[in-house]
Amino acid sequence: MRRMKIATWNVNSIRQRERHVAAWLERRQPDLLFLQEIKCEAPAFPAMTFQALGYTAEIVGQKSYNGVAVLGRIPFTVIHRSLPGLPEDDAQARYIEVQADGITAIGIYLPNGNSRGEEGFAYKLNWMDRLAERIETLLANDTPLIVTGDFNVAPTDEDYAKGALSPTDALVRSETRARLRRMIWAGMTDAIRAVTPEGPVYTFWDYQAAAWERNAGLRIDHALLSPGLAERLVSAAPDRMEREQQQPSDHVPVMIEIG
DNA sequence: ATGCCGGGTCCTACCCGA
Repeated sequence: MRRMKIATWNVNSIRQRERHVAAWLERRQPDLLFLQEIKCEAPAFPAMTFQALGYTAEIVGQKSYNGVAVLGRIPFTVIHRSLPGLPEDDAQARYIEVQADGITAIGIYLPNGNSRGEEGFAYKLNWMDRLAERIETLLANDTPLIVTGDFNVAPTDEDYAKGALSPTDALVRSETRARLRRMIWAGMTDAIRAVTPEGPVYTFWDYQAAAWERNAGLRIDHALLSPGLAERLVSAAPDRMEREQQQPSDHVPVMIEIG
C-alpha cells in the first residue's frame, strides 16, 4: 500500500456543484473522493467532466434525494452498492463500498433522522446498527478499512456550535451517539479527532441564519480508520475555504492522508 | 416557537435537509 489521499464531500446536488468539485480535484488531487447528496440518477451525473481530469466515477444514484458516488484516479473495484443487512426493497442510495490498493473504502450518507418523526429516527438507528455490523465483520477479517462520509452525527457537545442544534436533534441524541461509539469501540479511530483532539473542527454550516458568518457549524462529516490505517494517519481536516466559494455546498470537503 | 436558505420536483407550492 502506498500513500493515499481519501476525501469525502456532501455536495448538495452534483449538478449544482460540478465546477466546485472539478476545481477542488485539480487543486487537491485526492486518490479517492466520496460524494454524498448527488441528488440525481447515474445518467445525469457529470462523469465526463471528472473523466477529463483523470477520475473514474461509480454512481449509486436516486432521483431527487440522497445519492452517493466515488471518483477515483487509482483503480478500484465496487464491492457493495447498498449497506449489507438492510431490507432488499430499501431504495435509498446511501452506501458504496470499494476496494482500492488493498484497502476497503466505504462512503456513506447516513440518514438524518429528523424527518418522519420517530419512524424516521428508528430508520437512522437501524441503519447505524447495520453499519456497525458491517464494520465489525470487516475488522474481524483484518481488512484495512476507512469509512467516510456524511454521518449526520455530532459525536460530542464540542462538535456543534452553541445553539446550532436542539439537544433533542437526531444528530446529537444519546441513541445516535451510542451507535457511533459502538463503531469506535469496535476499533475504529475518528481521524479528525486523532489529529485535532480538542476544539471546534466544523464541516457543515447551515445556509440559514448567517451560520457561516457566525461560525455556527457542526462536525458531522467523518472518517473512521481501522487500527492499521490509523497508525499511518498523516492528516485529516476539513477544507474550510470551500465554504467561501460562490454558491457553495453547506458541507465542505474533508481530506484524509494515509502515509 | 418559527423562519431564515437552497436543493429537489408532480412547475410551483411543497418536501427535505441538519
